[in-house]
Amino acid sequence: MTSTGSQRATLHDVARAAGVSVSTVSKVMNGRRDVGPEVRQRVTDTIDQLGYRPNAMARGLRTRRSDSIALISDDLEGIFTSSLMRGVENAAFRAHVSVILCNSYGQRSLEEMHLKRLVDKRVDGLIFVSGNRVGARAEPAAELPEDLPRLFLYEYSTDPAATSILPDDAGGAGLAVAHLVGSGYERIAFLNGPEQWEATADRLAGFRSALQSHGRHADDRLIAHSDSWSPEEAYTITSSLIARESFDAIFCASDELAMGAVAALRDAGLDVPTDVGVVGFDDRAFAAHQRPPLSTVALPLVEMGEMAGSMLLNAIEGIPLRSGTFRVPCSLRVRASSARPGELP
Amino acid sequence: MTSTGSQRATLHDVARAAGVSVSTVSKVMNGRRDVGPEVRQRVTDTIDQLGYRPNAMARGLRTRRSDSIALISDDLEGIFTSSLMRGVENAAFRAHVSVILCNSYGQRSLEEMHLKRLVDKRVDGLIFVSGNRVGARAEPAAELPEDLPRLFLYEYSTDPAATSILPDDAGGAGLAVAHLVGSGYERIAFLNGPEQWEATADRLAGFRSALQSHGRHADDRLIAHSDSWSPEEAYTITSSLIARESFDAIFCASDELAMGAVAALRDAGLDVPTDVGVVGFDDRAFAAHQRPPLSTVALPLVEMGEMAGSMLLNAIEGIPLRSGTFRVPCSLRVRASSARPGELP
DNA sequence: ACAGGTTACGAAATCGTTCCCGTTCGGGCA
DNA sequence: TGCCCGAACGGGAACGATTTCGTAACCTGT
Repeated sequence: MTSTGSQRATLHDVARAAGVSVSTVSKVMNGRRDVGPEVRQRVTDTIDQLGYRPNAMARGLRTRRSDSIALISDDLEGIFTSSLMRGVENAAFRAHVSVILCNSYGQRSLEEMHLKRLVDKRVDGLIFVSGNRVGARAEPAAELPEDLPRLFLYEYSTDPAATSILPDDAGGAGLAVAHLVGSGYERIAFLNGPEQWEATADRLAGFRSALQSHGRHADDRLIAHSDSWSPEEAYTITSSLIARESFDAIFCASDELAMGAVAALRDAGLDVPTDVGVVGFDDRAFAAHQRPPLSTVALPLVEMGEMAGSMLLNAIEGIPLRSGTFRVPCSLRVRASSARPGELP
Repeated sequence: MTSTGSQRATLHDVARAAGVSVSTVSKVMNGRRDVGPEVRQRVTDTIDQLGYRPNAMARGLRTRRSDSIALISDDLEGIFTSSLMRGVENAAFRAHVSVILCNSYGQRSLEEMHLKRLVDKRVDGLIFVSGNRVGARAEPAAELPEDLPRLFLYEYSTDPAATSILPDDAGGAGLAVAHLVGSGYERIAFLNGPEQWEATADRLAGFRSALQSHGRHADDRLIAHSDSWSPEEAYTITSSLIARESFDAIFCASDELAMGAVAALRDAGLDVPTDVGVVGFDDRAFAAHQRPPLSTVALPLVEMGEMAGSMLLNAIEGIPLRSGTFRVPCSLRVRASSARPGELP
């Protein structure tokens, strides 16, 4: 039952009502062994009789902890941001920590204002998330307390002392190659994305090494790259690739590129997946609704967020944050675009 | 310059360093008129000499305010959620208030746990956001302090005392109709969405009344509705509509439906926009990249979020929250799919 | 010179916890 | 019996701000 009074009950109120001291109630609340069973019972009874709930600000003032972390995003509306956020929120929720959301629009000045306020609020940790924005970043800002744990989520940092969490792009490309090889495709082309994205180099490397580990050599003539992520450019490039080379599968560094590639193949009279198998990357929402439904490498966004959250929370508990980049494995979503008929069991 | 000490400076430190009392420093920080110019100067000097920043928890303990609001979402990854969030964050940032993010997954129990913690944290207000989820909701939960301001963002509430913010769906439909009529289209069809969505009734009503206000009558045979938002179903329905009726424009209650409609028209040998003009709804990211680029009614998501934020913040400042539903006007994005050749100036 | 009114500043209570100690009490043990 | 020790509980000082109120000092007009 809730309290009858208009004001919320405090520790003092509970103490008086239970006929004990404030310290004792506090001990009960924090589960200390320092209090006898019958007193403990009486206190817990009056606690939920008065509907007592601790005041987090008073507690935080004393303990110098706010039980909250901040998520600072360059772009709240970025396509990957919300899933990353969900992961972080999950981890934080489990640990009874709340997440403060900040949008910096990629502007240093806004970020600094946010950081100032966050420090004032005594947040226990910081996560910087960009969601694969192009371009690295240096240390976020000065003025941050030395011991305030922080890490980078889907964001490349030049600082070797920083901790950052990234998808295993190379491994993801490997999954795609393994799948295509296993499905019986012989000559696999690769349509990569713009070079200024950090991920593209990794995906290319993963593509190459996976081919080699399957006993094939990567034919450079089958490797193309687009200067943008647009399906239109992918269409153009794929069309000329079709005219120039022969291949029976194409792995694209994004689902958008794959869309363009599929369109080009269709317009060239080639059937997907019978003539050419196609695998994309990212597992965007539309991938499943393409025709044919697009096989793709799914980014472990929620897992990355959860990992970031729990690593940060561990750091807050005292386990030091290991620096370096942590790669979270991607997974493969096999759909019709890479399902060669007759290859199914 | 920042402080040399390892610990952050407190009000007390500043007071001692400036040779004044704690109260005086506090007054300077809060811009009270109660302090003389030369003392004020000395205090401000030592403040930024020591790099003093107020402790938000101590302040909040005293003032009973946390300068933070909570955003409780049913679905963080919902297609509209991130833009709504951005709007809220904008408004909050301007007011020096931070936003706590909560994901309830639409589960009552999780929501209640969040609310408990938020009340403990003494958040100053609550925004419940669903992003056009189907189905209304009653009062969020008991146990919330009476005077804690709250409102519903893109969420329908059955409670007449509640405050909710919604897009002006009817008006948006009106914009589409006015545009199509103004572009010279004669017989305008309407492809509506599933009936259990609250918005669909409004969009239909807006469609009807707009037609009437342009001196046309809504032909019921030209009004169809799909049981899902899928382009596939839209394709089917549009195809049969083409076979059954004649029309030279079709307004669709979502961009996905419009995608299906465009595909059906094309497969029927009809050109968009020459033979049939198409206008969608929502202004999803892909709308601009369709061929032809899709005209659509844009939802005022960021504005809705900003409105929610500033209304809530006003409520926190004491201006009472007016109950009822507030409709934020949509806007029209005219693109090629509704540009009849020869109608341009 | 004196009543009355500003102005500028400080003392101290308060917000609601946590946590370090101190005290009391009862029992085990030589 | 005397001594020591652990268990159980309370006192009270922080934590770092805000805010009320008190009080000097100074002005102002007659």
